[in-house]
Amino acid sequence: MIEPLIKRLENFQPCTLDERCALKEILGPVKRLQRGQDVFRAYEKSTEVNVLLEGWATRYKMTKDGHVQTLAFLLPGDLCNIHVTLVDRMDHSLCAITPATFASITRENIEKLYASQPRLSRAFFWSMLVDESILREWLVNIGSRSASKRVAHLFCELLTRAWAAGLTDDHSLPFPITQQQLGDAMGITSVHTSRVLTYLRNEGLVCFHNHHLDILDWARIKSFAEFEPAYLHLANAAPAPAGNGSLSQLTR
Amino acid sequence: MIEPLIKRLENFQPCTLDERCALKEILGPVKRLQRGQDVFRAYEKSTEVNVLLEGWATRYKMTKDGHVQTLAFLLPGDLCNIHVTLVDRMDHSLCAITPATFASITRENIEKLYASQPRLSRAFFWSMLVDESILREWLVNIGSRSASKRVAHLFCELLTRAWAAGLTDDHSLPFPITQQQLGDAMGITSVHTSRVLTYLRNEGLVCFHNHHLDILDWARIKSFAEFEPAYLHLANAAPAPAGNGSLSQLTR
DNA sequence: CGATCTGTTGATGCTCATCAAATCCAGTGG
DNA sequence: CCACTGGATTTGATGAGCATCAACAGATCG
Repeated sequence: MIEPLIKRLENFQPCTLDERCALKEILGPVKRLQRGQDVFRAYEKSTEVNVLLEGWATRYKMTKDGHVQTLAFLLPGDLCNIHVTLVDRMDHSLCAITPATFASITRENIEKLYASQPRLSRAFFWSMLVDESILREWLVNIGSRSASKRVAHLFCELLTRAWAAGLTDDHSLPFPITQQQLGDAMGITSVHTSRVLTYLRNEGLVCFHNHHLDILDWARIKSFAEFEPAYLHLANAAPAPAGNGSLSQLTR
Repeated sequence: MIEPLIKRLENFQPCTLDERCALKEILGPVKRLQRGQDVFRAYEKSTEVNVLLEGWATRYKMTKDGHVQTLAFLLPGDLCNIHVTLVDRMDHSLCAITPATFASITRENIEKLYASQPRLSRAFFWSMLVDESILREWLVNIGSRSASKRVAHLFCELLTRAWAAGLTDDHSLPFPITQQQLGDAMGITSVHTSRVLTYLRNEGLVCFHNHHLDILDWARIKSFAEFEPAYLHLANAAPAPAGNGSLSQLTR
């Protein structure tokens, strides 16, 4: 049941059997959330660490005028808020965008883990660094690329991460994100998102069918979006998707 | 000489005498850089941790077409790259934008510190979390605010941080950032940056004189920019600037 | 089977980019 | 001290990209 987390951490280093047990022990009860429910909200006291096990989630902030800015999309295995041990209040919110399950780890158990499992601590720390690195790339994306390139770049990132998370092994991935949510993440309106997607479809780069996104031309969308996956720090990742992709195309 | 770093860490928790000594011991030789020189570059092997002691620096990424996206402005006391211990290559660059001095800490010494000084480790960890939090707010800024509000928001952030870093105790701060660099950070051109600054001046919100930025109306620029300093996590910070500001205005 | 959420398309206007030229300013050297 | 130089800033004119408003078409679901 904690496989997604282990799979995630193993992008940094392999987990020993002992470490798997340690993780299993500290993992608290599993929460099930509906689509649209918040896991935690900005300004709330932070309590425990959450781990996304199934489904998708978004990290977001809301401005006073009600505008939502999405800060990250979370896939199974992602840690939602390792911050908890050091910061007393959340500065952002987290929302399930599909039916999702989360495991929680209490502060005490996290502290125990830090004390007794140095290798796992490093893996958690690494996960935080990757989150930060992704944030930096999103800033580049929104700050300096056109809307269509932004969206294409996000698609490249999501495919690469979905693949690392074991959600897919080809160029298709489940895609539960609405155009409104996509716009909130890319800093554009849902209307313009629709036009951008039409453009990407007409260009033969992607297509959509029953809530899946298909990347039709991996090489071309990568170069169109200037996607360089180094920032995902997935060095220890496994073989490439089948089809027209290759390992070097995906991870270099 | 390491006072800026201590001042920075004390925004999280006070440093004991023992901890000050520990810091002093591990701090390596001081580097002096000219304006425009890089401290480290993207794709380079990461070697040691750098701490900015004097001057200003920018964290940035460059896209293939040569466009620069600034990811952060660093003030004295800021840690440049705590990442180093876990990531083998940098995914971004760091550049001095004034003559600046940096101290370096070797990987081994950082590891030693983590092992022997749990409280300092937490402070370093906290510093990383704040960097990440600032990145999130920048994403909101660029993704969902107009150019003039973006710039105003940045000014609010810089004043608050400059004050926490002990660079000023009123509503003025040294301002070595060119309009080009400001534009690179805000995702706008230098031409438009110039127009935005003219607007903010005409509105009576700010003024510039001999490389200093004066915030003329703190309450109004704060509300104009929707600035909410909670994300800087400066809870343990000291009294407010003099003039028309008050603690609650600055830190709430 | 209406109700509601999501996606598509068109018309119009604002924000900001782009190109270009002029001005200002700090430094440098005669 | 003044002329020169290269960077930084300002201003104007024009156009591209995206927002906004509005209407409609499909989905999805109780």
